[in-house]
Amino acid sequence: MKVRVRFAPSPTGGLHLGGVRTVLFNYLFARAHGGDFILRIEDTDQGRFVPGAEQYIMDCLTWCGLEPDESPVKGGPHMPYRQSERKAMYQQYAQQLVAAGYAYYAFDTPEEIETMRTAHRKDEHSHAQYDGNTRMHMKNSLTLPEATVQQLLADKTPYVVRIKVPANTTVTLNDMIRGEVSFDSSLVDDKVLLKADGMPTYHLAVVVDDYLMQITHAFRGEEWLPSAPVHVLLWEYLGWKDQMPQWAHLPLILKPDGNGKLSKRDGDRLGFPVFAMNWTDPKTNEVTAGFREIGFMPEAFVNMLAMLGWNDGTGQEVFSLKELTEKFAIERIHKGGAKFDYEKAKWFNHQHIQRTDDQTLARLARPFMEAKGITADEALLVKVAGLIKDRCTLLPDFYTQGHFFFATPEVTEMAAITEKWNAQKQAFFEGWSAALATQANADAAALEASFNEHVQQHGLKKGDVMLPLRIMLVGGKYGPGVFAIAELIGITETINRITAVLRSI
RNA sequence: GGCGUGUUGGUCAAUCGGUUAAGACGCCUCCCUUUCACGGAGGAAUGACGGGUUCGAUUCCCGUACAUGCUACCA
Repeated sequence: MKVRVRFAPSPTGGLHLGGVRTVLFNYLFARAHGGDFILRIEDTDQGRFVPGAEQYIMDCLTWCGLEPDESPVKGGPHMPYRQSERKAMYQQYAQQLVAAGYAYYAFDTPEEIETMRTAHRKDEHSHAQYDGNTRMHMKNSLTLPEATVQQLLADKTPYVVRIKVPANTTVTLNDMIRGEVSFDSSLVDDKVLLKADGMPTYHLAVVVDDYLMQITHAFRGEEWLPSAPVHVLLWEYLGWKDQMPQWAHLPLILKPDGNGKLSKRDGDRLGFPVFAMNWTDPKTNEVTAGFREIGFMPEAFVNMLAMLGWNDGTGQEVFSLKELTEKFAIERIHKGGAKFDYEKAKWFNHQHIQRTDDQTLARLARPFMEAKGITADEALLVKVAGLIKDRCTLLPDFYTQGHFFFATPEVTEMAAITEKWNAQKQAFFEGWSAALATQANADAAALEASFNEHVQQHGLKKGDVMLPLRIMLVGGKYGPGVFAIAELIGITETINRITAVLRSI
């Protein structure tokens, strides 16, 4: 049977790190087994629907290089891929469950349910939930006479359909990551399957769609494990038990300090992105930072996520997406959650930058240069990228480490020159820059030779004037070799920068 | 509270009963570098606790502790 997996996000906002990792594991598993990766939009909660979120999610997948084989826009053999457009199917199966006695209508108002809960919470050992212990005291088709139920239905009284979870049985599932996990059904509540607005809840929708779309392996976050018995029961009640996908509940990505799931708030608080790409809340216009915009390469981002909960056992940490698809093995996924480490994340990006050719780097860096007002010549940008890549961790570093190749820098460390300035140095720079004007050979070695010669003529030591020269050309105490810089900006610009600084001393 | 899941250095982690318990990030020291980095060489730092099983437990089992997830007509 062909492997089919799916990522099923709800379009409610930014795409979280953990979500991307779930996508990644789905994708890798599909590729490793020659299977299909499906994107399904779980937009069953009309109250939480956010316009633009669906497109945003797809853009994130595109950026990461994790394109689905079937999706709402791409289509596929199981259209539609948006649950809101599949409403009728869920209703049909909900009716089937009711008819078979596996589910029932419930007419309780939210207030009535709340009353039941508060009443039961007082009792130490109560479950305080709508379940086998309480359902017979509520307003539903199990407790009401058939005629009353029919009347209520005919009167269009709002109702939900709930699963009737059996008492005293053990529901077991075999998780690919955790092995056998079992639950006492008496402790599982009668989850709502169909809401009053006619939409299914996740519980019904995930089972129906996984069945209809012939999903063979279902990856999701560990937070879903407690509701897994409901899903297993549904597969059984719908008569599809032998086609139930294999479950894999992924460990959580935790916040760096303390414990708990990593949230958008943690990113804001600690100063790093949590979403794959910038997300703008359409209501408030508030922008939440994304890894793309802060300057991560997609491959580094994906690599970093893969290593959060998985490794190949060899100690190798840097992988291309292609290598990951070749080496990924679900057996090596961890059970425990991993704390997110932003420093390590940046290290991954640095590693990928070093492994990327200069042309590609120039292409990646360009938007960040342009955002700072620098329109760089392509050939020069490629050379600069190669020259400074080892001191770049994030893509914007190509600007901070290389802007002076493209525009005369502001001298921010003038003090480093003036502190030890004297007439001798003044004479040296005046003399050397004048000599440069007639120098034909502009390569770094020739420039340095000329420099050395003049240093001697003026009775100086090279070390006396190297730093001043750097400040003149770069503006600060950083950057690659000074003569390499002089070569790339050219003799004329070198002279100009020296002259400008001499004038301001 | 109940139920589920988890627990090797500060963090990511290897180990599939026998090791001086890898490696990486970060941190510290030194080297290289007439700047800043890269790079190189070192260093500090780990099996939550208590019982078993075993000739031998980080590894298997059971408790305890701690952490975390869930307990919505949200996913």
